[in-house]
Amino acid sequence: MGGTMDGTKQQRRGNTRQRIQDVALGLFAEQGYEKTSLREIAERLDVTKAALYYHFKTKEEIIVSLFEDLTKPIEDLIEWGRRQPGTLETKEEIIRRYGEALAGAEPLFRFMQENQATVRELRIGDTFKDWMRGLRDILIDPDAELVDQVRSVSAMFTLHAGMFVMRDLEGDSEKKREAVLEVALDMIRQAHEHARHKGD
Amino acid sequence: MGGTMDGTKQQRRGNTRQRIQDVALGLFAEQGYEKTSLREIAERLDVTKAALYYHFKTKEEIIVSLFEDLTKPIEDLIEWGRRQPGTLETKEEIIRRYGEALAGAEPLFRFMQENQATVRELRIGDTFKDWMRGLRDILIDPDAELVDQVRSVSAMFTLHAGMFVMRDLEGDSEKKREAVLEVALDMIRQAHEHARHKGD
Amino acid sequence: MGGTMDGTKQQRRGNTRQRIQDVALGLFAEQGYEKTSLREIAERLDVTKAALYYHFKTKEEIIVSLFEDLTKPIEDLIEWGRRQPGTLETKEEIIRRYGEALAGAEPLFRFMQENQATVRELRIGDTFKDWMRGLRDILIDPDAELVDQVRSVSAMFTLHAGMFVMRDLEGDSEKKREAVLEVALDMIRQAHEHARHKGD
Amino acid sequence: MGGTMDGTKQQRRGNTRQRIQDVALGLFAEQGYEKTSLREIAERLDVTKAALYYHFKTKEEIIVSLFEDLTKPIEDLIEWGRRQPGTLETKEEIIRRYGEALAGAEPLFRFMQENQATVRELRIGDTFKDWMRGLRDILIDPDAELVDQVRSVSAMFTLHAGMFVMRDLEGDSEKKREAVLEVALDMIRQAHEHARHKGD
DNA sequence: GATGAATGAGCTTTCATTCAT
DNA sequence: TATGAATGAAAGCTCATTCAT
Repeated sequence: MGGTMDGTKQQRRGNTRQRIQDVALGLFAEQGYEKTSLREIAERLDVTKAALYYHFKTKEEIIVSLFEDLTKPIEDLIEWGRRQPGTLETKEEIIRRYGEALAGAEPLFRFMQENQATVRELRIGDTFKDWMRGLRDILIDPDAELVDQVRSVSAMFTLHAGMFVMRDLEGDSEKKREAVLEVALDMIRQAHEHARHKGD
Repeated sequence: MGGTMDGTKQQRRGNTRQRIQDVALGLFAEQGYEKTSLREIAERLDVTKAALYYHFKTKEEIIVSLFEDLTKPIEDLIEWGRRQPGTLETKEEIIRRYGEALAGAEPLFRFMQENQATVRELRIGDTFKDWMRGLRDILIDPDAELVDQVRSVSAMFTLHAGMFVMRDLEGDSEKKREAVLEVALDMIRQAHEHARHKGD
Repeated sequence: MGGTMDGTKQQRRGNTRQRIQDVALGLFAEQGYEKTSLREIAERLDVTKAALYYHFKTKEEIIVSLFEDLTKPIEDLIEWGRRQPGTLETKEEIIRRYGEALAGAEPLFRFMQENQATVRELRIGDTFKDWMRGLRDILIDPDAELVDQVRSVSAMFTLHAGMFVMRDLEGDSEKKREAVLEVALDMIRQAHEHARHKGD
Repeated sequence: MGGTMDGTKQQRRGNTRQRIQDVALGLFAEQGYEKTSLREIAERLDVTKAALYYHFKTKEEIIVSLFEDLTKPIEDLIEWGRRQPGTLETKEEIIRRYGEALAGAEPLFRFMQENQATVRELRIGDTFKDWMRGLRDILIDPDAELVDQVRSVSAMFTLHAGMFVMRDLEGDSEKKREAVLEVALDMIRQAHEHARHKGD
């Protein structure tokens, strides 16, 4: 037994916390937050429920921790965006990087998308709203036509939609990603274009 | 008006089923399906839980019944759409009427949007997916460029997004509705336009 | 109207009551008393639960009424037996007629056999015990050897067992009945025989 | 005994599962399965209902576990019987040991006898039937007269009856047991004897 | 004779959480 | 680091019963 060749036991040490997060996120995304019980998570990890409580104070903390670990890119993005000038280039970059951020933590965002009612009641609910507002404020010219404001918001949502709905659109997954990005960029450009003319 | 203020008791008789649906939908939309207990619904109606079970066999049946009662317009729309030629006019009409249908049963659709994980597990989950596919098939030219397919789907989603997110965009609510519709129509037109040129 | 025989009205009256009894007994025997709900009975009759309450004051009353309607033969038998001399002929006749009585109301006795725990708590529980004791006292000579007392009781039980277990013994049903009776009679004869010798 | 008055609390640890089984069996046998609620069991043990669920997944599992723990002797007996020659000695031994097995787990068998309707619906229902058939097949000569087949089955039932009904036959309990066994053995001998003569 | 609507009590089961070890 | 044992609260649901109509 000693300790040679890593044996499952050895390797696990120290990353149980991570494993909990992984399994939990998988289940949350698949079945929803409320329908996923701690018993289920524990069983899948082959530990006891009590073990989860060693690593996380509450069930909510598990999802919050995932949130905190996985959403840094988005926070950074907003931070960055705020300091840039309101040019088209900035907006395009925001869209591009937001798309990447979404793709980089797909399960979490799928979870958030499909459990909005739950997320809203959670501690993270407000954070989420703050993002959306932050991004919106960067993308939107406050004195733009209403239609163009909608267009900007819709560009963001196109990226969201892209993650889920496009799944049952046939075609190469990478190409679809590009197409989605293309459409979103296009919308942001249209919105920007109009605003310029108006400003002339 | 006959009986003036009518006294709550009198009016209740005979429409309890409806009242249950109303209250339930309100709570489901507000807090989510799982977080809303039958006790809560019953309390708000000042009846016992058992009374709910006189009118509905299960909790799920309550939401299913709402679904069945409120989604006829959408089903009709798809039915109608299928029989029309794939012209731009058809597509525009679909978008317009879909927007109306969403607006006409806002709480239900908000519920569905925000409880997707739940809805998916419910009996109605598949119906919902079938819609989306039905609409998509009507709006999309199967041999259109991927980008334009995305554009069509995104037009639909713009309408969805319109219901919820725009809420914290400032401005007159009627005008916002129009703006959302405008954007959605615009997208569908662009998608259609490209397809035409390609066909030339 | 008056009272001529049968006018539809007349016939119906007391007919629903009967139908309830029939259906109830069928279900009680099949699934047990507790597992059979009034809803189920009502549904099978295509009436409402409330209708059952027009005919019977409680659920228990349904089973009690069946009991009262179907067990007269047994009560008569005991009554009769008590007044006879303790001869072998009397005992044989008791066994014979008891067998017939069981066969004549099979579902009820099957119900009682398979729901003893329930029956015991019901109002009829004691009546049932009283029978058994009544029959026993007729069949048993109080100063007989213990072994022969057992034999007598066992003769009775052979008849009971005959109703249920023999079901999966192959063979013509009528012949099986005869065989069971034969065995029971044989036992009672043996018991009686010994007692006689002892008495010599 | 070591710790004097032992304090209820101390002793409990580690054997809760057993205590649940004991109390449950007692109540099931006394009042029937359906009429015994988990609340009642829990209260009598001075634990919460949830504690029961820590030890057993469902109410049914409690009775099933009892069944599994207490019926090994019977299964062994059948196993053994199947491998013996169909001599009278074998049959006598079966009767003798079956009687012992019944006596060794009286409450369980009383429960099964008095809750047949319930047991039939439970997971264990079939097992029970299989026994009866197994024993029957060992005791019965397939080409024996019907009357003797009945006699064999009835011998088994005499043992069953012995457990319950004899209770209100007066006399020393040990002597009654012997008498019951005697009668059962006698029946099996008669059945065997006839078969032999027929075979001559 | 029967229904429609409702109730009160209770049931089995599940859940997040705690804590001594 | 974890487990074993347990809890308190609540959930969805069913049942026998009632009563005005």
